[in-house]
Amino acid sequence: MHPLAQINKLTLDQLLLLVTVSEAGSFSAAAHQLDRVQSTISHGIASLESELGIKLFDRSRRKPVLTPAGLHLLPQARQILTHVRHFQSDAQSLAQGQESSVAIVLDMIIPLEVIPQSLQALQTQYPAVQWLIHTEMLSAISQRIIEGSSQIGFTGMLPRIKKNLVSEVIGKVDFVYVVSHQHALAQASARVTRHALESYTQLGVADRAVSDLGQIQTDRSWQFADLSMLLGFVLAAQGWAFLPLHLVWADLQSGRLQILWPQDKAEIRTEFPIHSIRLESERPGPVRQQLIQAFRQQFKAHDRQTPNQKTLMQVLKQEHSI
Amino acid sequence: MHPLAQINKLTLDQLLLLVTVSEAGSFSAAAHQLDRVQSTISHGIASLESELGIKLFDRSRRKPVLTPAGLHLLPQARQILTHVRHFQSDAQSLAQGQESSVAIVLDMIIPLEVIPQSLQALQTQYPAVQWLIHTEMLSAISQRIIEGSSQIGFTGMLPRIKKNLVSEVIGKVDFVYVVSHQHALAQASARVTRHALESYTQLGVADRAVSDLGQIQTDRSWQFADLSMLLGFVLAAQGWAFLPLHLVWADLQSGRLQILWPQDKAEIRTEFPIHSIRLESERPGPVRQQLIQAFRQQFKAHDRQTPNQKTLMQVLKQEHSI
DNA sequence: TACAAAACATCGAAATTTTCGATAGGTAAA
DNA sequence: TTTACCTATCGAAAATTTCGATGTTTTGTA
Repeated sequence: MHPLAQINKLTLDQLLLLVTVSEAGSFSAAAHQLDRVQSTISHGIASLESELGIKLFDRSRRKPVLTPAGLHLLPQARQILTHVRHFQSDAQSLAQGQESSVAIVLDMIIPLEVIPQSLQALQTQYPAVQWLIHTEMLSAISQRIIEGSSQIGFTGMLPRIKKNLVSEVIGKVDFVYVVSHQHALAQASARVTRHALESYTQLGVADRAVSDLGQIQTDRSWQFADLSMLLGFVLAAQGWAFLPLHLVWADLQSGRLQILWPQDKAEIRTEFPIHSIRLESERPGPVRQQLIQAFRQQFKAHDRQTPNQKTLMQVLKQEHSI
Repeated sequence: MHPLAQINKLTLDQLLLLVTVSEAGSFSAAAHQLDRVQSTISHGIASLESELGIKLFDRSRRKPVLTPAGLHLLPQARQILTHVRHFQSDAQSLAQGQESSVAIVLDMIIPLEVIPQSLQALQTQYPAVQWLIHTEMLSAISQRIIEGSSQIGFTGMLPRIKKNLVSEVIGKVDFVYVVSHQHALAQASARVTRHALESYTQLGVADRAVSDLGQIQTDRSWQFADLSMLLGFVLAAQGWAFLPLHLVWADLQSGRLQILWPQDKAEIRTEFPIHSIRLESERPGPVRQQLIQAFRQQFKAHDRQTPNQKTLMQVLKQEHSI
C-alpha cells in the first residue's frame, strides 16, 4: 500500500468520537449526543485504538476513563477538529461569495488615520481574508483597477473615460495652497492673485500617465512621485504647493507653513471628493462592500476632527498679525 | 441531524485528494500516486466540492487548475494533514512505550548547571513529552518516587529500605566543611578537630522524614529546608556547614567563606554518589532511559570543570597565609 | 486539418465500511 | 441483593467507496 494512503485509515469521525466520549463521560452518552447507537461508538473507538495500536480508554470501571496515552492525544484531536471546522467555515464563506483575498489601492492623498481603522474592523470580522495594499497617486490608481491588479481603489481622481468602472463618493479631502513662512509669497498679504502664484515655482505631484491629462499649470513646476518628499521641498521654501490640508495641518499650526488664499477663490480650502472605484464586471463580495462602508464611516469621523473654514481664518489672521 | 455530526461529511481522505491533485497536477497523476483509479479521484473531488458548495478545480482546460477558493483552502488542508500525521506519530511513540509525560524530582544538592543541559537534548528528541520538575531534599526525593508523584528521581540519599526501588549511580557531588571568614573557627588553623566543630553551631538541612533517620550531630544545630537560605546563614557567620562544593566555590574563591579540614579526614572534600531512582514495577520508557544517560554525561562533563584536591589545597593555604 | 494522446465525467457493479438492533456480561449504587 | 447503567459482540441492513468501462473535451502534432 502507498505510504501516503495510511492517512486514510484515520478518520475525522474517529477523532470526533474520542473527543465526544471524553466529554460525555461514557460511550452511551456520546452515542446519544451524536444520534447514533452505542455499539457504533464502541466499534468506532475500538477501531481507532486498533489503528493507533494503543488503548485510549480504560473500560474496567463503570465509566470509561482516559488512559495516559488518551489524555495525551485528546487535546491534539480537539485541535485538529477545530482546525477542520475553520476549514469548513472558510469554505462556506467562499461559497457565499466572500473574497479570499482583496487587493486595495489607495490614493496617497487619503489621510493616513482613516486607513488602519477602516481595516481593523474588517480584520476581526473576516480573519481569513488576505489583504494586499498598494499606494498610488492620480491616474495610477484607476490604472491598477483597470488592469486588474487591484480589485478596489480609493481615489481622488476619476479617469476621463469610466469604461467598465463603477464609482461612488465615499468622502472628501480638503486641499489648501501652502507655502513656507520663509518664502517670498509668505511676506505678502494672505490673499494672493493667481498671477502672483504663477510667478513662483509650483511643487506638484507627477502623474505616471502624464501624457493622458498633463495639467501642468506653470512651466517652472517641479513634480514629485511622493508626497512626503514634496512636503520636504515645500518646507525648504522651494516653492508653493496645493496639498491636502491634513498633511500640512501640523506645520500650519507650528507656523512653519502658511496658507495662501487665492483672490479668485471663495473658500480658503477646496474640497475634492474621494471615490471608491471597481470594475463593473466584478461583483463585489461582502468584504469589499463592508470595506467601502468602513471607509465612508471613517471619513465622516475624520471630517469631524478636521479644521473648518473658521479655524482656517484664525490661522490665516494669526500668521499675518505676527 | 446533530450539529456536530456535520464534521463527518468532511473526510481526511478528501483533503488528501485536494492536496495530492494540486501537487500531482492532474486527477490521473494523483490517482497513480495514491494507487487508485482515476474515476475514484474524480468522484472524491466532486463530492468534496459538493459538500463545501464550491468549485475547487477548474476543469475547462486540459489540466485542472485551482480556483481562487481552492488556492485559499489548499494550505489549510495541508496544515490539517500534517497535524494529523503528528497525531499519528505521537500515537505510535506512545504505543512503543514512550512516556507522554515525565515527572522528575531532583535533589537540591545537584549542581544547577547539569539540569537544563540534560533536558535540552531530550526536548528536541521528544518534543511531545511534557515535563514536570520538582526539587526536594534528602528522603523527600525517594518519598515522591515511592508514592508515585514522580516517576524518576536523582538523589544523593537512598532510603534504608530499597523496597521496590531500582537505583544506579550516575555521578557524584563533592562536599566540604565551610565557615565564614569572620567566624571564630576561621581564625584557627586549617585542620580542625571534630571536637572543635562540635563546640560550634552546625547549620544543616532538615529532612522532612526526620524521625526516620535524624542524624543530628550537635544539639545546637540549626536546620534549613532550603539550601540558599542555609548558605545565607553561613555567610552571616552563624555557624559552620557541610555543603556541596559547587554551591560554595564562588564564595571560597572570593574569600568570604573558608574551608575547614577535619583532622580525622584524609581528603578535604567528601564524595557523595548521586543515584537515579525509580520504581521497580514501572519499566522506564525511552525518555527516562535517555534522561539517565544525559544526566550521567552532564555529570561527567561537570566533574571535569570541578576543583580537584590540589586546587582545594591552594585555596586552603591561601586563606591561612593571609 | 485531421489525428492521436491525455485528461475528466459518468455509470453500474462489486467491495468495503458503517450503522443498527439485539443480546450477553460486567460494575457500582441503593 | 437488586437494579440501573455500562460496554462488547454479532449478524444483517444500509451506505459509501472503489473499480472498470465508456464517452467527451482539450491539446499537441503530423
